[in-house]
Amino acid sequence: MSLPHAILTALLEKPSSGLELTRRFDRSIGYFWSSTHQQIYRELGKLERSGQIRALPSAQPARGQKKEYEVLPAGREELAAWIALPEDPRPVRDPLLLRMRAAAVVGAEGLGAELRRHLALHRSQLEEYLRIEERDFPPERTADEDRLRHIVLRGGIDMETFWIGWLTRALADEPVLREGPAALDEPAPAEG
Amino acid sequence: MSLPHAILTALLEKPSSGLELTRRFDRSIGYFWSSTHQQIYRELGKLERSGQIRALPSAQPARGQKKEYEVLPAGREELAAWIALPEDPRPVRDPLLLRMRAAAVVGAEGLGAELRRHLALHRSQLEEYLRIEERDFPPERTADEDRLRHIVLRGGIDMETFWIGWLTRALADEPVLREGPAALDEPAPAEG
DNA sequence: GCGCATTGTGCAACAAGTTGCATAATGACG
DNA sequence: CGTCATTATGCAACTTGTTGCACAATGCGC
Repeated sequence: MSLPHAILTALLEKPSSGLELTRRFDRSIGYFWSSTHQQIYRELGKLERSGQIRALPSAQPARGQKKEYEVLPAGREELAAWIALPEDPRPVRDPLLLRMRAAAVVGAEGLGAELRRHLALHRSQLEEYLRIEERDFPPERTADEDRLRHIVLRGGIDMETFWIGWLTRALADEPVLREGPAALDEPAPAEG
Repeated sequence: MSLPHAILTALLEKPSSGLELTRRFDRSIGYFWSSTHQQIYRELGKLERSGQIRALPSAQPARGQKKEYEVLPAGREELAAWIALPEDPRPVRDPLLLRMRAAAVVGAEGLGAELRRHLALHRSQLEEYLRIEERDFPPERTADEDRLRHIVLRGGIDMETFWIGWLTRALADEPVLREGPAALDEPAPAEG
């Protein structure tokens, strides 16, 4: 699985404590492999026990005390090997597409509002990616790692662009999705 | 979660046994919510116990004996309610993007071959979707459910198109990904 | 020095998904 | 009739991911 490799990557970029990792998983790395602090702590324990990372000597092992980790050679080798490993794209599991499919049999009541909500979310995520691109990848610099990281970011950009395009098209093409904006609390027209 | 709703949708489209569902989850529904027979049998049990589906009377409850299920009113209501429920897009967890990010720190050895392999897989999936589109959605017919199902299929088409575009661009733009095709068994140049 | 928010680590229980295997009926082959 | 492939259902154990909470240190206001 990928979580240990996500952690190794993050630690190679910069040795960190569990909480620092958690925060970085809420931005950067986490855009492509999200995780909670729970999983991260658990996985850090496993990686330490298997000799792929170690706590920096400076850090005491007391509870509530910061503990920084760094990657050991074994961890780096594991990560490098994993990169070349054949692994098929995971089968899609998307609740929104599924809901639309369900709407085809039981009616699309309320689905249009959800689509518009998702559209807004994807637009704002796209904006964030574009801000990051502007900040971190100005046209000139082209070190190898920078280019690879830029391509990853473009993956995010392209993905959001795909969703925005699909949602927009769906809303434009499909009359049954064009209901009012979720009509909170409004009493049912006939039985009030 | 979505598996029970995926099953309800499938059963509304057509009452089925566990194995039939499993097979349909390998095509159609499964393109957007994949699942194994294990999960499906387990979930069928739960749905039956909670009164959302029932076994058709004709089917005996013996092991190794086919058992067909149909959706009860409670199940249909549950499904209709779920459609309107606000649920954010799930955070992305994509191993390929992660691997590319890892490659930025430990080297892209073997990654190019993986990208090309994925590119081929996405191309073939796209072809399949286009075949289905041609077969099931000729330009004329426009019943409501048909249009919704068509939009879902277009979701798949657009998603594959996004991947193909991103992979193609990555391979074109990034020299370090342009290695030979995986160079199996070839001894290391300097230390043979 | 005491209360309190913040930072930080972690356990426990649960939910969802995967893997491997067991078991039963059924029909075809010889 | 016996064996064997196929269809079909299902248990058990495991891995991965989530949720809720407990507990320890640290620094700040008073």
